[in-house]
Amino acid sequence: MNEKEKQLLEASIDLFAKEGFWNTPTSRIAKHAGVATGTLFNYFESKDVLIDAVYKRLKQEWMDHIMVGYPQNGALKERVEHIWFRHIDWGVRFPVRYSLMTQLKLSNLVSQEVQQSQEAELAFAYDMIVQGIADGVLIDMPPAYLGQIFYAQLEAAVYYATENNLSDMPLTRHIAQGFEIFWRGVTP
Amino acid sequence: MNEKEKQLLEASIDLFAKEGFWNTPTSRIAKHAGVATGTLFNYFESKDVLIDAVYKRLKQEWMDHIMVGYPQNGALKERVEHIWFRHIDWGVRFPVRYSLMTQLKLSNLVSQEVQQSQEAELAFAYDMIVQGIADGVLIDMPPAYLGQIFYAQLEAAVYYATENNLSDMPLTRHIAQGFEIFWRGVTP
Amino acid sequence: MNEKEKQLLEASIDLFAKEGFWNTPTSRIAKHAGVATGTLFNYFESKDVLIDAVYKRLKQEWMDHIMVGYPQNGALKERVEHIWFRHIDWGVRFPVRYSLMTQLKLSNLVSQEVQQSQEAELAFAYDMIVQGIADGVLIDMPPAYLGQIFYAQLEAAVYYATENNLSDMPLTRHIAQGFEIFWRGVTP
Amino acid sequence: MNEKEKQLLEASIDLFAKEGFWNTPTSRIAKHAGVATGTLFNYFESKDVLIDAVYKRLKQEWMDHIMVGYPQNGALKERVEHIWFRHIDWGVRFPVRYSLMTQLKLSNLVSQEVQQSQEAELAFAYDMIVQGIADGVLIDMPPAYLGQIFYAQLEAAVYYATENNLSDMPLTRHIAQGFEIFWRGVTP
DNA sequence: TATGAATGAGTATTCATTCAT
DNA sequence: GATGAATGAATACTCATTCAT
Repeated sequence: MNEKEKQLLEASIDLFAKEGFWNTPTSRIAKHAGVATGTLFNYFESKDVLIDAVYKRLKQEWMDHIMVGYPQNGALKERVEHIWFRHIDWGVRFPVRYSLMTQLKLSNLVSQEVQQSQEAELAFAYDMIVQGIADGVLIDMPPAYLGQIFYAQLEAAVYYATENNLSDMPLTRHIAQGFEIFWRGVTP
Repeated sequence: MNEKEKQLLEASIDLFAKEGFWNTPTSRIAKHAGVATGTLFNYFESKDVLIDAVYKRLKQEWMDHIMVGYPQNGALKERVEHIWFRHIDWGVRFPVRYSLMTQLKLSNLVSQEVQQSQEAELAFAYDMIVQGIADGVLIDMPPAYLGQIFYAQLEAAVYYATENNLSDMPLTRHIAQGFEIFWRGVTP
Repeated sequence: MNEKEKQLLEASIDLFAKEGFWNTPTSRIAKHAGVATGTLFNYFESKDVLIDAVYKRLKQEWMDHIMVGYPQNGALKERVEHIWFRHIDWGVRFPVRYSLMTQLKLSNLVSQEVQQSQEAELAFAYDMIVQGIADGVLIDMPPAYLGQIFYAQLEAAVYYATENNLSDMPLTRHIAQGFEIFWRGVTP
Repeated sequence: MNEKEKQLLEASIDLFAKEGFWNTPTSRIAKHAGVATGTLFNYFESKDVLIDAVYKRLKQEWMDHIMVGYPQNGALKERVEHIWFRHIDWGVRFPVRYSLMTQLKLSNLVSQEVQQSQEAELAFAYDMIVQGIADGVLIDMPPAYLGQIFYAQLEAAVYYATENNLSDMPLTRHIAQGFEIFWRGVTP
């Protein structure tokens, strides 16, 4: 990726998070990135496309962070626990990016197209759940719903941790307890 | 409340949900409500104030709906189950209003002032959790976090139900199962 | 004149002076006068007409003040001196009204019609000058110009007195000196 | 100064003079200047700033015109006479600009800031008066008042000349006579 | 006559996007 | 590619005036 393109994305993340999407003119993004206003449109056809790109970048970073050390062949619980931990870790380390990603997901500013392509990358999670149910490790319920619950509890965990500025031991305990609650709920 | 005021709020809900806040000019709201552009500002000082009013109205409707038949003197589980049921019921019956309320809550378009005054009304829920923990009915954890988890799972439940157009029996089962998962997680 | 009409004029003077013509909505004038917005238009066809009326009222008050004790049969110098004194007296006593009248005169907000009708009342001054020149008491110059100079010096005198908050003795001396300068200039 | 900026100022002068400040929308100024509405705001942050700029430009032109051939080392009377002549010359040659500058000065539309910075440039005139009094050439009176009288008589002279469309000889005589009246009044 | 809610044309200002250099 | 001045449609809000009660 071109250096200027990266700068523009970084500037967008910075300003979107600070001021919101609608209070951040493209001209300010360009200036903050150290390029001319026109230059932005050499890299991103429109503001909408830029927003899509920001979303894709954040989602990618998140995915990459989650996948570090993923125990591909571990037991189901192990794998789920890994995602649980890495997700919260990312959310707590990069609260700005995390919050921006969350906003974007709910904002319908991201094009249908990009939204769906990102969801496709989560197919493996869906399969994992299906398998877990088949194996009797997870209770019998719609996999999509279970996924939803999983994600909802993760969000609650990150929100609480960020809001209360947890760190180190309290954070570790919080993560473990949150997972315990989740796991107890979805296993027979 | 004045008839025109109601029309304006209803038009706002309609259009905000359909098009988003930033794609809905006040002029279109007024026209949709069948009044002149200036009239809107006779009732709401500014667009921001209008948004606040929409939020308050939705929150009130939600609260009213939840409180119908609330078993003030029932056991903890009974009370929580009631809220669980009524919340999902509202979300499924009024998906537009539900989604709008959710968006608004996360959007920071609602003034600090209104946001807080609304949160105050939920104090009773917080007290309920604290009591539950003291009584040993709920596991020992930060009440705020438990509240967060509760709400997160409710959102997941509504989202799944709405997305999949559940009704009648499947819906009843879904609600019951969702509550079961939650309850198993947070009780010893 | 109706009581309400008077209140409206008074309110207009008050607010116009404080905020300017363009920053004073008719609705605020009405409220300040203690009547409904619509009532204003029962007395004054439009805002323009109201402004005309304000101007006429101020001009009338000014005229009345000047004419108190006017030495109809005195010598020219005596009569001019009288006007000199009474004008400054009015300007210093009612600075708000004075400043408003001055603004209005230069603003072209007053209709041509009213402007002219007011000037007509000053015909006597013009005649006085003509007579003075004919009698050789005043130097030979266009009477209109001489009138202009007279008024210009009066304005300078009021402006200086108001700006420097003169009172009593200093004011008396200032008035006398100003007149002296004027008189020395226009007499042979 | 940029070409477009000049056009915008010229258009503003034109329209402000013809229609007044409040009857001249920025959009009409832009169109009259042959640029897009947005362009105006590339050069002037707001309408207020534009008005300030118009005032500064007029004041500068006036100053420049007055200072042409100023007899820096001439006698007091000579210097005052020069200003007298050049001021009236400017007023008669550019009646639109003259009237606009006058309106602006009294309108409190010009920012405090600009108003004061312009007055500072007139300090030399004040010093001149003080010196004249000290030397016994001018009568002993408050210098500020004398300055006021000077300016007031100049305004009267320009007003009369413009109103009566004086030119050439009559104008020359008018200027000379006006100065004579002034000078006779303020010298011992 | 008095009222004040309703009206809607009018206005300053913003900002995504273009394009000549 | 890079630039940034120019563009003009879009938008929140105001306020003189009307008119049904």
